[in-house]
Amino acid sequence: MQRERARRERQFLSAAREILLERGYLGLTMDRIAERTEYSKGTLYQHFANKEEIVVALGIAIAEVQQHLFQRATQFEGGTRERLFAIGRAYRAWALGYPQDIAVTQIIKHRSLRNKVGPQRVAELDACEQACSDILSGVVRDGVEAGDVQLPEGFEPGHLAFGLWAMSWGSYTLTLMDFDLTKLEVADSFALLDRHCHALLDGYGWRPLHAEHDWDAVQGRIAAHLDAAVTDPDEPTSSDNAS
Amino acid sequence: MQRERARRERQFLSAAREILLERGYLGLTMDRIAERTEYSKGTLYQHFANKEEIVVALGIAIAEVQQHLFQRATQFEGGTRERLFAIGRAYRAWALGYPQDIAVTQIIKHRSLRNKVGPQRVAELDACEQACSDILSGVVRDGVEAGDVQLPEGFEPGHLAFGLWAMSWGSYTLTLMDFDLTKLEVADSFALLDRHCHALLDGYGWRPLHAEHDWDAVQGRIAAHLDAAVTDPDEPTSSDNAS
DNA sequence: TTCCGTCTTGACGATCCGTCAGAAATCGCC
DNA sequence: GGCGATTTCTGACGGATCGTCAAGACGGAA
Repeated sequence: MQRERARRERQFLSAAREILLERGYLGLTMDRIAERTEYSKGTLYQHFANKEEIVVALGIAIAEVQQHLFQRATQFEGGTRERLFAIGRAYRAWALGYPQDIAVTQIIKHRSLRNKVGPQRVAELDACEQACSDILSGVVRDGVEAGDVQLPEGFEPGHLAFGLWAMSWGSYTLTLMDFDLTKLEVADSFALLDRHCHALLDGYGWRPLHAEHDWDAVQGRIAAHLDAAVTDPDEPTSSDNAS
Repeated sequence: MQRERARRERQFLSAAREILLERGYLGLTMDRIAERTEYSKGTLYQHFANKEEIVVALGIAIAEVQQHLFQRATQFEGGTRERLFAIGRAYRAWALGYPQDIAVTQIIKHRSLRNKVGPQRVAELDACEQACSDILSGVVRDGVEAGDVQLPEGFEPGHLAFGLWAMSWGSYTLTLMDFDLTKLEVADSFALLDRHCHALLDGYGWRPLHAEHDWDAVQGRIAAHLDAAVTDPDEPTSSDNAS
C-alpha cells in the first residue's frame, strides 16, 4: 500500500533525525535506525539505498520547510527592500529554530555525498533549493522593476540573490564551526549578518537605504507576519477551540 | 629520532593528499595511506590517532599556506581598501590554485569531526585561522585609523572582517556544491564575489568607493605583487644541508 | 654473542554497510 | 476454510574499514 509506505518513510526519517540529534552524524547508522523503528534493515534499504540517501531525504524535508518560510515571507506587504528583509528574517528564524538542520544542510552541500545518491532524489533537493533562490531572485526582479534598485551592467537579479545567500550561508556555517567563540558571538552573529546585508544592499543603492528607514519597526511587523504563518495554519488536531 | 619523525609525518600527509585527490574523501583510508608510504598501519597510528586527525593535519597545512598568502597580500603598498582588495585576490588565488583544498576545509569546518581530534591539533588549526582573521581585522583597523572608513556604532574591525570572510567562504562552498551550474557560473562566481565585496565596502562607505577608483589597474599591480611571492621563495631544496 | 629496550608489523576483533536466500504475511482462487 | 502464488520482511552474512596489540625485528651496550 502506497499510504503505508509513505508513513514508514516518515518514521524512518523521524528516527534518523532523533539519532542525529543524540549522537551526531558519525553516530547515525543504518542498524540504529532499523532498531529504533522496529523494522529490519532490509526494509529500511527498500526505502533508502544507502545512508547518504537518508541524509539527503532529511535535507529535502528541511529545504521544504525553508521554502515554505520563504514563500510566506515574500508575501509580506511592503516595499521591495522590506520584502527582501523579510526573507532574511525568515532565514534567520529557520537557523534559530532548527540549528541542527544547519549541520545537516552543511553535510548535504558536500559534493562527495551526492555521488552516492539516486538522481531523482538529488533533483528533488535541487528543485527545492532552486525554488528558494527563485523566490529571492523574484524579489530582486521586483525591486528592479519598481525602480528601487538599479543593477550594474550585465547584472542579473540572481547575481544579487547569490550574494545575499552566500553571505548568510557563510555566516551560519562559520558561526556554527567555532566552538568557544560561538557562545560569545552567536547572538551577535545574527545581528551582524543583518547589518551586513543592509550594507550590501546599500552598496548597490537599493532604496530606501539603511539610514533612510526605520527598519526596527519593519522588523516588528515582519515578525508578526511570520508568526501568523507559524501558528495559524498548522493545527488540524486541536479539539478545544474558542469561537 | 625527531628529524626522522617529522619527515615521515610529511610523507603521510603527502600520501593522504594524493589519495584525496584521486579517490575523494570516502576513498581515503588508513590502509591505503600506509600502503602508499610503505609503512605499516601501526606506524601510521603512532602519528595520527585516527583518520580525522589526518584530515585536520592537512587542514593545518592548508591554513598555513593561506596565512602565508594573506601575509604577503597585506604587505601590498597602497591604500587600505586596496590592501583589503589584495587579500581578497589572495583568497581567490588560493581557491583557484587549490580547489581540492576547499573541500578539505569544508570538511574540517564541520563540528562532528572536531570531537575525535586531539585538542592540541585543534588548537593549532584554530591558531592559523585566528592569524588569518587577525590579518584581515588589522587592515580594517588600519582603514579606520586612516579615516578611510567609519564603522557604525559598536562595530569592531573584526565584525567587518567577518562579513567579508563569510561572503567569500559562502560563495566558494555554494559554487563548489553545484554540479551543473558550476560549469556555467564558476568563471562568474569569482567576479561576482569581487563585485559583492566592493558593494559591501561601499555600503560601509570605505573610500575610495568602487566607482571612484580604477580597480582593474590595482588588480594588475596586486597580481604582480602576489606572483612575485609565489614564484620567488617557493623552492626550498629537498637535499639536506649542514647547519 | 647475548641481553634489553625501542620501534615496527600485520593479524585480529569490532563495527558498519549493503545483500540476499529464505521466512512470513498477504492475496487470489476454489 | 484450504492452499498455492505473490509480495513483503528479515536477520545472518560477506566485505570493507577502523583501531589495537602481542609478537617479532632491530640496534646498541655489556
